[in-house]
Amino acid sequence: MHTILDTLKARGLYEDQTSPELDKVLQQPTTMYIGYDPSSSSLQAGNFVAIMAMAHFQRAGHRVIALAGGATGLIGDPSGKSAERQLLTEEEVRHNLEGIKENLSRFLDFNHPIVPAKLVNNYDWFKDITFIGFLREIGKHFRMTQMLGKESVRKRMESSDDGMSFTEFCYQMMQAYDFLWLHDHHGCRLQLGGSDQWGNITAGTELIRRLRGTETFGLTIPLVCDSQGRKFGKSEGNAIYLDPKKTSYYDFYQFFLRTTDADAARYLRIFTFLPLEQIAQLEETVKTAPAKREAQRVLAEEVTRCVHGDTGLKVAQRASEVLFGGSLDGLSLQDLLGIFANVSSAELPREGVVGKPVFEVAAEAKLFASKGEARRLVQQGGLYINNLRVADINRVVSPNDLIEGRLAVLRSGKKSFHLVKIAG
RNA sequence: GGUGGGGUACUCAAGUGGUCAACGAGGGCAGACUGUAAAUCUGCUGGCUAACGCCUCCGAAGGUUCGAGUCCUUCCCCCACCA
Repeated sequence: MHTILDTLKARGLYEDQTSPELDKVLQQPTTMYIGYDPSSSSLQAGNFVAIMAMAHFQRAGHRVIALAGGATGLIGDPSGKSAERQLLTEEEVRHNLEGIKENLSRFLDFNHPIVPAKLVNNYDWFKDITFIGFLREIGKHFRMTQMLGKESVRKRMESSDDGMSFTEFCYQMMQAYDFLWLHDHHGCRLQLGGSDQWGNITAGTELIRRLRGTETFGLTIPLVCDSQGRKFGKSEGNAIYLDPKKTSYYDFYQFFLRTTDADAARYLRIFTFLPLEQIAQLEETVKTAPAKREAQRVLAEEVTRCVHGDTGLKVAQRASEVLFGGSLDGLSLQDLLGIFANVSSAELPREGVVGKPVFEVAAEAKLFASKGEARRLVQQGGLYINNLRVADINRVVSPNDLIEGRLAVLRSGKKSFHLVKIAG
């Protein structure tokens, strides 16, 4: 019988499972959960894989629970980290949870008539636990050899010039307890996670087996990398966020549009709900007409629409057309402001712009960390004002450069845009 | 608590008295070529400067010296072994 696992496998959303029994279990509606780390106020493209997997589960009629790690976020998961993590304050975590809630609501149906998604915060059940209580009831069931054997622990111990604090070492117990709690209170039988979560997940299934005698399952999804083997979800050194305040519609759309040929079809399977047949066709076009970049276009369109809705997509597409169309002539201030609605911008007083060298204005507008950096870029021919290259280091901003006297569009390199607005 | 090893720029990593703003690699940024792709090639990658140059910098604070990343003292942190 066809189960959700087949879907995940076919789409590249499957890495491993704890037991073959899971296939049978998933023939019935099952409750599963996945945890999110509140170390940032917005989920990133990297979390996207897990979100998609979860959405597929809900679509297949399973009950899904998103667990926000309000408590575990205060401790820090060592998995996949080479160095001790910076601890977040309680306020930071609380603030970040709000953002994550917002992100998730775009993918999961919290109002589904039969299987509404749930969002829980593990702080709710950890906050009243005492140290002694936890050690007696939970800690007792953990064996040192197993805990030390976890890859996340071993790696850090072996790298021998770093080590690991007791706090992080305890993380696996907390995640195991989460699973136990959800098992007891929500009948949760499956935990999904990235492949780096394997150790934490099995800690949970072990704990539940010992304490409750029931079998629960773990399922991992692959860590998605680009064809270069780099971790997916970074653009120009910055993470791609789902929150439009952190990553603009335009940048978000562009990130996917710039996908390399080798990754396009794979990403379509992972990040969209398009039927596999259609993706196969698109994959064909990558080979037959690569210059059209149709697969990339569809990918960017689908993902942007899913995350930012039709309006976000429109803004991103319009901006892309204009910005890669060459001249900005004939565009009104209104047009530009609309297009660049959430492209980074800076407001400067008129006297700080007109008559000043362009590179200085760019630095002043915080486009660069320092004047030297801005200067360097000009010397290398990488700075543009209103899509015209700044050829001379002494090139100043003239009144004519200001669109309707109010706005200049600066660009570094091919694709990074910034606005300078005249204040007042 | 004891003994030994270690803390250098975004990361890894050279350097053990001047020639060190600090070798090298990776990453990042920019340019050329292209299809807003990949690969390749080139340049840049502490701050200020058109430039000469000036200033700040090698865990922290002191000290020795004409001169310290490099030597000494104290302190902080990490690792390993022992207790």
